[in-house]
Amino acid sequence: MNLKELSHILGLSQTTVSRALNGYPEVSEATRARVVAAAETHNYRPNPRAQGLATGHSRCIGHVISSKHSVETVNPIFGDFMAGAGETYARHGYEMMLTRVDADGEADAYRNLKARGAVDGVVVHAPCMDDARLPVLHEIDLPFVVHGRASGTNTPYDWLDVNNRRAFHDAAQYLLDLGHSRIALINGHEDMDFAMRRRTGFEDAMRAAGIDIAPDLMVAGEMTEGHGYRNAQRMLGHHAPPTAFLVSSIISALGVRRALDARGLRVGRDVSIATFDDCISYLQNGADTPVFTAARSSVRAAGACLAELLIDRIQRPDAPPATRLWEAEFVIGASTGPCPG
Amino acid sequence: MNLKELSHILGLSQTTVSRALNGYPEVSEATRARVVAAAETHNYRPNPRAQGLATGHSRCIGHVISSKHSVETVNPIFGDFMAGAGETYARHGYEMMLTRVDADGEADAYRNLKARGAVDGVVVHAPCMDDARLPVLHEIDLPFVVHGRASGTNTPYDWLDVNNRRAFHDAAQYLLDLGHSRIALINGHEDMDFAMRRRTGFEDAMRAAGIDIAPDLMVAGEMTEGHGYRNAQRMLGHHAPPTAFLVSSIISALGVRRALDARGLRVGRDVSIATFDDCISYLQNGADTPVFTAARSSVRAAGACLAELLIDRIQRPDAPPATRLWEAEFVIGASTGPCPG
DNA sequence: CAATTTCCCCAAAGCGCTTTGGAATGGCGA
DNA sequence: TCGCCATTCCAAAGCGCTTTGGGGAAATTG
Repeated sequence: MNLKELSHILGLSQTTVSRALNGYPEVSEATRARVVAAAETHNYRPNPRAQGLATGHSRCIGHVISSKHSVETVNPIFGDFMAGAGETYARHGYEMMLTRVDADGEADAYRNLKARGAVDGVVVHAPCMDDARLPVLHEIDLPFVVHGRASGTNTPYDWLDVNNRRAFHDAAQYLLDLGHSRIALINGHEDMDFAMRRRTGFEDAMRAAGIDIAPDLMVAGEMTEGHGYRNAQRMLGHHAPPTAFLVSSIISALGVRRALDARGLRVGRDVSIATFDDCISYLQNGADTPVFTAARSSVRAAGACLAELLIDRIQRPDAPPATRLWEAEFVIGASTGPCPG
Repeated sequence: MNLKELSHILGLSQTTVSRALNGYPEVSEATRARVVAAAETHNYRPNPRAQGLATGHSRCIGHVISSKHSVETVNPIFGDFMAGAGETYARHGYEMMLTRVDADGEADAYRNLKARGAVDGVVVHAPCMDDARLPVLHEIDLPFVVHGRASGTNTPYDWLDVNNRRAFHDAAQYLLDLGHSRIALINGHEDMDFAMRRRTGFEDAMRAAGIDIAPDLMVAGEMTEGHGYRNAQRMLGHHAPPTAFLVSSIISALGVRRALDARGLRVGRDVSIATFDDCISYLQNGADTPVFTAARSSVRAAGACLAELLIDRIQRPDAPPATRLWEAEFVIGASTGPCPG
């Protein structure tokens, strides 16, 4: 069923039917009702490609997923982020389109999406410092929002970020207050902006407490379970092992816990763990009695909010830049305790 | 830059340029080369909507993600599946489009996609018994492939599945051979086909060994970490607690491990855990020395293969149905040991 | 040499929608 | 009765591509 057929059935022109369906004022309410009813009974759906051709936009949002750090590893927060964003998109009548590219292929992917008019806007994931993608997006004039921030970029843009510096500062402070001084940092790749900010927060707290951080108690890498396990194992083998871990992801925190178990160390008594918790749906950190002491912020909510920001941006390209800085919620769980000894 | 402009620059007709670019034989190799070069230098990309309008297909694959069992929970294997599928799509020049719908909205979503001609085919996730989606897809004649199988459906269709029955039979057998008899099953939602098959495999092995399964040692639910933890905790409180757990997901297995830790039980010595392992990228189960004894099968590879099957189906709608039954690889890790006592 | 055949190329008609620029129709006051 | 607005609708021109149905020139054949 297409417009032509429908308008023929109704004995109206395509113009009128189209206008009736799209809420234009040039058509009387009586005919509009008639048209809407007919569209319903005949199960008419406008063809999005034809619509897009005529209007020039696609009602589609792009997400470019790159395998920058590792071809194999998928970001564990990806699913929840998309779930949050997806609902917002759906509510506003947008689709979402995924593109997977190899490392460094992102800029090209954006140019491609733009040249083909495939999407109306994109979400930029995991920005790094002086992120090369933002200038490209500005240059080609493709609306975008950033999940996080990119230090070093001076042209303004829309973003939503968690106050990572403060979150890690406060978490470190909490551990310090418990008497810990040998605190290890297990971070994400530090070319990513948020990881850098977390490290800064950690270092600030340590410095303020007058504590030198042993360089080999700070590590960065892909935030997998294995990353947490291997590095915790290594650090625990030190002559002066850490008494507390500050971890950038609950996934890696699980690995740290495994390393403690393997050495017969009791979490929260012998060694403490604090972590960032993105509220990944299948790894709930107990709402009532949290397993991990954590700075938490829902990545799903972030997805939903960024989607909203992007749609705003698309609809009003000249609006002033929108930014959101969310504070993480600090929850005290069973994984931390006073420094033993 | 569009076709008209490009053909004007070249002094050729749109027809010829289009044909040159799409590899039709009616154009000489000399002009083809000239056209291709010009397209390259002028950064010409055909507009996919116009292309789709003209050809009638979208070069886009749909994935409908429903929140059937829980609005909040995202399937942890989702990211890896999409990564695998996405690469195949990209290689064949397809995009992927996600649609999130509420429970029971899937059939409507498919009708919608079809009516709008938004996608050329879809991947059906998590089929259940007598799955209502398959008849709908047949009826509206939208190409599809199924990740798993749907018992009770008699019309043939394309699918890829792991031999879940055998995987769980063999895993249970392995535990039985170690002397365990009180083995608990922590399964996924049993309205999903694969969960039913796993349960059957488990029950078959137990029955063959002449062992009655205590009903309260079998549980099904959303495969989160908390699901594993809560149920293991409960079961371990029994008067006759299980000495081994057979778990449907490595995520839930993590929860079971946490429950053991909480009770001071040593994994692999006091209590054994065997699990299904989808090879989730951020939760690698140690390639060399696996943490968990597991039946493993890469969900990422499954995504890649299903994408391939779907593209085949789209290109040759009348080809005989393609099916793939993969055997899981059984790996012995540190989480299992002889039954104590 | 004329008659085909082959090789390249083109004009124009869609694909299904939106939107511009009118054109009827009817109600109203003068 | 006529003229003038509003109101309501329509024909037709795109949007950027593919594809049908030729057509002219060069190459081949009898």
